[in-house]
Amino acid sequence: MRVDRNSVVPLYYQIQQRLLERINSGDFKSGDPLPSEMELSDNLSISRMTARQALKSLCQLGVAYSLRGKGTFVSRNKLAKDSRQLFSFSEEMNARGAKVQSKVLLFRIVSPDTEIAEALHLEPGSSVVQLRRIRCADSVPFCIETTHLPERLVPDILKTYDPATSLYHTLDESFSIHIVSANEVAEASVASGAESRLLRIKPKAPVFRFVRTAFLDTGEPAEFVRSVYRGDRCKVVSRLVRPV
Amino acid sequence: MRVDRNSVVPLYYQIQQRLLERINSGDFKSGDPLPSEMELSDNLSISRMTARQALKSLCQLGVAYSLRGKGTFVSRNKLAKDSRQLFSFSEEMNARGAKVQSKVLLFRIVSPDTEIAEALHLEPGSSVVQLRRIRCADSVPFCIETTHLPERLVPDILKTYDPATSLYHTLDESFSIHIVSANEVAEASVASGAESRLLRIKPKAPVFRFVRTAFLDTGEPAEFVRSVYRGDRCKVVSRLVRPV
DNA sequence: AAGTGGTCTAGACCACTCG
DNA sequence: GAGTGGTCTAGACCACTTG
Repeated sequence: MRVDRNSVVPLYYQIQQRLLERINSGDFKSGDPLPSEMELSDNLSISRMTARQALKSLCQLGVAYSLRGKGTFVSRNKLAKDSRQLFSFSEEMNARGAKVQSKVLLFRIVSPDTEIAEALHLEPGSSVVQLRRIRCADSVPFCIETTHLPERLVPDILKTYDPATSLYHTLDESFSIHIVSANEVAEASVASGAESRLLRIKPKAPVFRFVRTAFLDTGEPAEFVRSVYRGDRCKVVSRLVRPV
Repeated sequence: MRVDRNSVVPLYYQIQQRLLERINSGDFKSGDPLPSEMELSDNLSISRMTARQALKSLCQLGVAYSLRGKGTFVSRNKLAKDSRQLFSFSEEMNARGAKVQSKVLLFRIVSPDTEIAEALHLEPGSSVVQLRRIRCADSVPFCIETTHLPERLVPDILKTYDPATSLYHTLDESFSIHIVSANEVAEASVASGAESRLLRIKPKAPVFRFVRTAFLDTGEPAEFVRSVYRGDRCKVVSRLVRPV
């Protein structure tokens, strides 16, 4: 391992990156000790504080942990990275290498119910575009997703959008609608008869019900989604931080 | 502001705590600049690196943020924006004004199963303290919670801790164990016969199953919890952020 | 006793912001 | 130009773990 002292990249960051590469390449495995502070500072001819900063930064990323008197070790949890981020179903499944198929059940303009109208801050009388799909990954049904968009944000979407493709991609590209955040509420429930048929599970099998409101960078609500996920195919992973 | 140089409490931690108190008391408000590194080091007669460590620790907690050339400021959102917050059951219910009661089912030292041993990075042969409780809010049972702590972190806890009280509070006060983050996986499921009796719900009623591993600021895992929450009394609220 | 990380010092140079 | 945080050095003492 070497560092470039003429680089504008900070030394501690170079070391962090080298160690990350070696962890990802399997050079260091889960539970393995990383080089100690002294080892790094001797081998790389840097001060101990700089070596220490590199190792601490790995701890803050959740990639490693330190034990006084023992050393610094590679974490066994690789999960740490996917602290909950906002992905669409297509994006999430593509990232896992699964092939996404969608069966469109509804794609139409409707009057919103009061929960939707409130969540999307709609004027009385406004309409929404409603899109209900069964989402499958590798031919296995995962969820029934019903999304609602204020009609004024997506004029003519019924004519221009192919509802079997990624909605978020189309919103980005065709409508310049860039969703940046969302609030989501999950409930534990059981499948109704109709849901169980669509998801090919038993009636009263466990499911998650999600209600999500998604926002633009202006804070304006732009999407309201209700979805039902099979409980046997889906887990909700969260990264929690302790408030002070 | 003063520091106690004879205390066993680290200087940077004393300063962090004093600043936290002043933030919570409204002495520093959202967006206000905190004392600069030089200001702290001059006023308290400490080195700049120690002052810096105190301020950085506040940034890591999400309470403050630093801007090069400008200063260190109190965060506008005290809530960590992109994550849910980590609360113990007692804290969460007290915050809602509910009265917490706990019925202790188990409080003992056991050998961990392999999932626990791996999650807590335990040496072979190490023991854990196991605490299983039914947690009630206003006399209504909410969940069955089984927590595991490495025995070496909490010596004599069986003698010193009243298991009907807040565990996190005791970890903080009696053992200087400061939990700062956690990974959590939630599943949708249905109650077993035994669970339904303890939670006073019907068998096969919907429940959440949580598995949580909690960490110290060193990245060291310190707690492993399995819990079952009534589906009719509990929702999981998340704030999601779209990656860039 | 040797090695580890945790804390602390007293300096240094840099890039950045602002008046 | 004065003040800020970002990085870095070369020491130091400590508590802890392991052989």
